[in-house]
Amino acid sequence: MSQPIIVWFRQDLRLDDNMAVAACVEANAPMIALFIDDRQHERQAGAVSLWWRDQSLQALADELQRRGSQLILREGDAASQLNQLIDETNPQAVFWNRQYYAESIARDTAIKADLQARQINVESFNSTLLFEPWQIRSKTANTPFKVFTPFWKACQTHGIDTRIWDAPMQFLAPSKWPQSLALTKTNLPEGAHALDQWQPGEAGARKTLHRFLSENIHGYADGRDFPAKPATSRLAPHLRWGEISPRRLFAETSAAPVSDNDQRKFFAEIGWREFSYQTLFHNPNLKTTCLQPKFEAFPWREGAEAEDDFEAWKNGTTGYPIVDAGMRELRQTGYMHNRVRMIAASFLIKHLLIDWRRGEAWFWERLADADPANNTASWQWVAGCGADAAPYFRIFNPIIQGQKFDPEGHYTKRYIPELTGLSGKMLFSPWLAKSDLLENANVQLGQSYPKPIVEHDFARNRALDIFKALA
DNA sequence: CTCGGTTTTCT
DNA sequence: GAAAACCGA
Repeated sequence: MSQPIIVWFRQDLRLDDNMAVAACVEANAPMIALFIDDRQHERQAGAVSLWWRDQSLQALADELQRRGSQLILREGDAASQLNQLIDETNPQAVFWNRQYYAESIARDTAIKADLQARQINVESFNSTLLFEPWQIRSKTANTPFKVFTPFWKACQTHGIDTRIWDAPMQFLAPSKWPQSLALTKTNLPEGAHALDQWQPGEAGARKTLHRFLSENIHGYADGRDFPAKPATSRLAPHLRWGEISPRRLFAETSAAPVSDNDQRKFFAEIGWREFSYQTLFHNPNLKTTCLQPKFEAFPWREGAEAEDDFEAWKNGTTGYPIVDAGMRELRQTGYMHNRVRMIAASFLIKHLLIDWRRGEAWFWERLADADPANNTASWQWVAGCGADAAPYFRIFNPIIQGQKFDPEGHYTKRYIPELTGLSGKMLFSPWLAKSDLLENANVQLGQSYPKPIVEHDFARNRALDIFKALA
């Protein structure tokens, strides 16, 4: 029997359309599937994302077992763990799929050099993105794009590969299996009690895609903005851990009976993911440093009052129902509807003038789909300091946004049941409602539901002044 | 004058 | 994206 190949899984927790796995199968070698919980060289995933990862690893382990194989789990510094496994199994090669943030790149580069020096064949692949982050460049300046639309156009001109590689139903096993740690289960953080709606893992990801393509994608272009509608793909957490490939999303969506408009909009969202990854790749400090340097001088609010506001934001007690509904959805479900993410993020940054990095950190902790590229790039986008960012005068009005995108109030009331009795536009500005209306609705402002922590008009003008002074 | 919708302006 | 400015009925 030939020597085994170690396939090192990281954020590609799937078998189908996994290029590292494909290379191992093509080499006709026994596969040793390895996952290392390396907490030193990657941004440690947040609490909810870790819960997801553990479920996903379990699903991967089960699937491997069904196919005559196993998942080997190790913990600690990746280089030393890999070396140890190499000593134990004498592999002919080590394969993995590339990651794109600085810590991982540095780690992987060092490992690659070390193994090559020891005559061990090492290969890395792209199984995460449609294009490598260095691949798409502007024709004229030969630089990475800083604006989404021309970037995405260039991607499409380049041509998107939609060939899918399907994994075999049986894998070759090594003559002797190395030891593996037991899979652990991360406990959910407090309040996150409604995550049973999800099915982490490759099978769950495929189910989610198929449900989306057979039902919810119809009307996606407009429907995706309405949080009460089941009109979004809900694929983000599956993509985060690589349970499904973007190539597959493209291939299957192209083959589905979907209107051009809906398809274009959905593909553009995948495009934003590509854009975020290339932005992160070219700006390794994206999490800590504003892409536009002048924002580093921003006078973010600090001190006791700002801390109270930050707590109210996290708890969903700002007194703005659409913001609070989103923040409560996040805490309870590990998810927040995209439109509401923008409203809630804008509120923290522009109404409360609290540093976007603190919002980014909270989303990172609580989102099941918290992604090192998407989360960071999107927060910079809302703050106005990112790539192709929202202009500073684009300040969401949380009252109008609620009225416009949750007109029936179904979404808002799902997470703020204490406002169930309010109907119509008043739901989004209960402090403006007549007292008998509030009484009938059984709402005691300041008790059953908070008064707004900041007045919209005041906050808007304050933000405009500061952002203008910065520019 | 006033109500509604549309256009412009805001880096 | 929102508010102010504008405009026709």
